[in-house]
Amino acid sequence: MKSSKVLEMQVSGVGVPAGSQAVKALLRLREMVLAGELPAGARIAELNIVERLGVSRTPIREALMRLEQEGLLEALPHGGYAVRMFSERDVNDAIELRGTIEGLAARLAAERGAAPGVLAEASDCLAGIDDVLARPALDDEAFHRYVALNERFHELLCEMAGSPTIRREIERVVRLPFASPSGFVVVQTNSPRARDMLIVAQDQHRQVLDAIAAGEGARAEAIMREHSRLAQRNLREAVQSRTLERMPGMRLIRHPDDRSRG
Amino acid sequence: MKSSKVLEMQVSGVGVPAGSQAVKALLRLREMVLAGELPAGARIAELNIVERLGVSRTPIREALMRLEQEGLLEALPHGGYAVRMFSERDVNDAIELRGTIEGLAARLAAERGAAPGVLAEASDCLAGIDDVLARPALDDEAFHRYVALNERFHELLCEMAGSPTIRREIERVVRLPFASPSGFVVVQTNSPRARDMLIVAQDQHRQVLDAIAAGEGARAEAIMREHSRLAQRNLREAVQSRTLERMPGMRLIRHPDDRSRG
DNA sequence: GAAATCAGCGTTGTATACAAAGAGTGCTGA
DNA sequence: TCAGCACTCTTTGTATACAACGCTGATTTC
Repeated sequence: MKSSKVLEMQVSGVGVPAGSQAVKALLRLREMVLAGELPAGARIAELNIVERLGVSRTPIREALMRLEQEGLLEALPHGGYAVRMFSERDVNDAIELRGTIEGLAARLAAERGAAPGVLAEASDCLAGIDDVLARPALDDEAFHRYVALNERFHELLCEMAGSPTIRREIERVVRLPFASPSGFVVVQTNSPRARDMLIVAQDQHRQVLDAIAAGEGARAEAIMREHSRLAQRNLREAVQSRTLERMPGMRLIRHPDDRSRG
Repeated sequence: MKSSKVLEMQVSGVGVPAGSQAVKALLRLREMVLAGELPAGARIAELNIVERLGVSRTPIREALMRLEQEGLLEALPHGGYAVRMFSERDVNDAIELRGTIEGLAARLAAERGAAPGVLAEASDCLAGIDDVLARPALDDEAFHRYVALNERFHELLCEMAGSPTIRREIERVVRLPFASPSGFVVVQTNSPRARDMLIVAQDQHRQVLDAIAAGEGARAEAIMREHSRLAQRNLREAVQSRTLERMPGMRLIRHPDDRSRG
């Protein structure tokens, strides 16, 4: 119980409302899992978490359940949860799934017509990304900005479909950090081809927006699918070069050579 | 607390293990929501459920959370849950989403190759459906059999993709009763065109299996998408003819003419 | 008369005590 | 020495008491 006060301070530190204990627990636990603080594949003891977070079991159990729904944890046969591990293929499939649903959203947006306001904001997003990419050097701040704009653009895309159901499901899929639209851009910050990849991605952004505006559903869908394959390529590269360790959540991906942690 | 014993008997009645209180509560609550026992759109009071189910608040809160994740309930801004209501468009989108993900599964199955055992079982399924459809009259028992075989076939389809991620997500989407593969076949039992619809559906089943076996990914995907549009057509018809009332969960669909229950 | 505030109540959120189930360990008997 | 059983300890599941918050309604003040 020694560190409970400290952790409380960390969580409710600045800015974030951090509402209930359950939300605190959810955020902190997710963070811990993604940071690899909890050994991947190992069972999670509730009392252990109680000690670490200084919150009682009730909200912790709630958080554990939510993380299981998110797919970060798996429920064990006789109660309890364990940190889930992902094969490269799992991650690949998750990205493929995201691309497919985003493709659906883009097609629906094109077929049904998107709200002008959302289209305009998406356009602004792309202009912002252009700004970032126009800089000669892509420092950390530029990447951070890129990630934010990129995620916003993808959000706007699924908003364009005007379907809460689809929006909801995309949000689910994206919650797995490596399936998120900018899951792997960070990896290759210092790679010489990094900027080129982003240029290609940005071109796809432009084309899909164009397709949606023109009502070209099939084209919009195809572009979003292909767009997600950029992430798949980055994934493969990242796994091979073992640059995963730096990213949040990447310790959950089992490297093919690893024999341990199975 | 007067009826707790009775309900306990009902739930753990025959056959079902019904494991924990939480599982009981989940099953009973889902049933209640789908049956329309809880007024659609209304807030759910935990203590009310405690009285009805004879289970304490803890497992009930757990069940409520799970149902919210399933999409049957919505979380209210200041705590608590309400029974969610669906527009015809919501349902339509949910079916479209299912078709899309099933299409993805079928494509992956075709591209990666499906396990022979699963293919064989799927084939058996189709033979079983043929048997059902060969009967001149489609009575209730035949429909029940059709539904079971149909659901099994769809399960096998997403198993063929060999991707736990995709399997998981399909199971999610399908949990909304009207988005399930056989969500609307029941509706039209007595319609003269009922059997014809099933014939068409069965042909699509055959073709998609053929496509998968032949490694024709694009074809398999297209068929599954079109397959889901049968359900969309049935949905439209059912909403128009107001035959929804009989099906579980259909009271959650807001009829366009209804001004109440908003 | 209207609006605002305060009090009471009902509801959800949290902590904790208790129950039950599993796993591990040590003891006993063959 | 090994197998089996029982016991204990750990861990999760459940119930319940308590706290905090929002809402409603009534009363008071302007």
